[in-house]
Amino acid sequence: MLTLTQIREERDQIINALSKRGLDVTESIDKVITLDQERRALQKELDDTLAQSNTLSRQIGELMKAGKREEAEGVKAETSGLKQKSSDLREQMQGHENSMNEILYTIPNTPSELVAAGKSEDDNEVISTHGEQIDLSDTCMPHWDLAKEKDIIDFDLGAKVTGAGFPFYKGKGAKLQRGLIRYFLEKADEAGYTEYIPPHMINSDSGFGTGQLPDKEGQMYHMQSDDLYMIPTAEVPLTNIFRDTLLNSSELPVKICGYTPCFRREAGSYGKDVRGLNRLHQFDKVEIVQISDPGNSDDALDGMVTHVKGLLEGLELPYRILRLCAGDMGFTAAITYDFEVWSAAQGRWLEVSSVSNFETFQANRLKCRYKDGEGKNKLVHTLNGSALALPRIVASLLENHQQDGDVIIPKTLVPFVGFERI
RNA sequence: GGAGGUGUGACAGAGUGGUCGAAUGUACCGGUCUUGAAAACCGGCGUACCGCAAGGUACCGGGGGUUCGAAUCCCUCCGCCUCCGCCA
Repeated sequence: MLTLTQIREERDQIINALSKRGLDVTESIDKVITLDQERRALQKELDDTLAQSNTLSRQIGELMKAGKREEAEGVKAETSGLKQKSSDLREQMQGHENSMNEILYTIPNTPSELVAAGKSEDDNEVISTHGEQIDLSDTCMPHWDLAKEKDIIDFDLGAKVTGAGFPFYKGKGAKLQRGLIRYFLEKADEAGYTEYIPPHMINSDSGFGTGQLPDKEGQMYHMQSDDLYMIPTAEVPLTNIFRDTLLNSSELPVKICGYTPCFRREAGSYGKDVRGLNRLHQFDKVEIVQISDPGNSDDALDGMVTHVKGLLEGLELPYRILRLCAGDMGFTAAITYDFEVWSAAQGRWLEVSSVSNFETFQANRLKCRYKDGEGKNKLVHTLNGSALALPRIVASLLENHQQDGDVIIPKTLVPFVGFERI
């Protein structure tokens, strides 16, 4: 969330920046500013009250030591009013803080300068397009048909055992998954990302830290009896490693990665969007995460974009890069680049990666800071990106690399999967 | 899951209900000394909030309570350790 310092010092810029998301936060921001002012006044009063009672307590201690019991009792009487007063003030202050936070949780991150104003995906900017996007819808099979024919993914079996959106991968299908994961992890390793295998469930503090809670509670699977959530992305456990930490500037940038299955309820989705591998409740993904010095986070973001490009080029898939408009970005992002691959049979683009800089928005919630050159503690910038999400990659591989009824595995991938065609 | 123990600053480790934000040691930073380094010595060395500042307030795993006053007593939750049970 935005810091109070930002809100106090950059009121107009914030209101202006958020208007790009199509939001008018003037009222919220001003309410926060008022509450903050009142809170500070309350705190001053509370601190003074506590200071008084501390002084009196010290006096009582001295009097007791000196054996002047009766005088001590007299002073004790003076403190009774202070006690009530300070607990009242504390309560009021707490009330102000709660109201302030409630508002702050509803204010998304401010889009960075590069980000265009806009309301929906129609306003996203296409930055670049790579490879040939050929519409093969007449000549090649959609991935769900091909997967069935080749017997490598079983959607019906998944529906029987678990439910829709939980497919089984079998034989070469399973090997393809495993190979892709390895390919992505090895590439991340080469790029200097340290691999983690994180827990697949997280507690609510972690959900809050990266911004899934309270905003997107309904999107996560919740284990009620233990109050744990299935991770919707490895971003959550990986970034929360740095919750409540103070890093040395020499430790930055932190570059880590991890493969995990991801679980999403996707409530409300239907139709062609959920056909085949297009949208699943459980899918595999390799995620890359960076914790960066604020001065270097633009470069870090570029580095991540370049990394993802390399992955897609290795797979010989047609893709394009979008810079999301303000209104289409996630709640916590300041800037986001989406990668989409071409689905030749469906004749449409499928999102396979989202690379974002959150600047200090997550760091503020996470309380992740670093010591700068002058020894001051400042919030870090956090970034993450998919590198990559598997299902739509598989869909695109199956559709784009069809040849004489078979699927040709791209050269780069062959050593990882162990075969050349399906 | 049951029984017992334990949780203090970057780390190690004291701490009697009253001047403890916390001894001491190590690490770290600055200085003196040295041709340089080491050693030795001197000084500094937590975080957050309020305040122009002086200074004030809060924080000793989390939350709550007792008390004029809690790191210290009580309750509760969490983590860790030991033993038992169960188990891939």
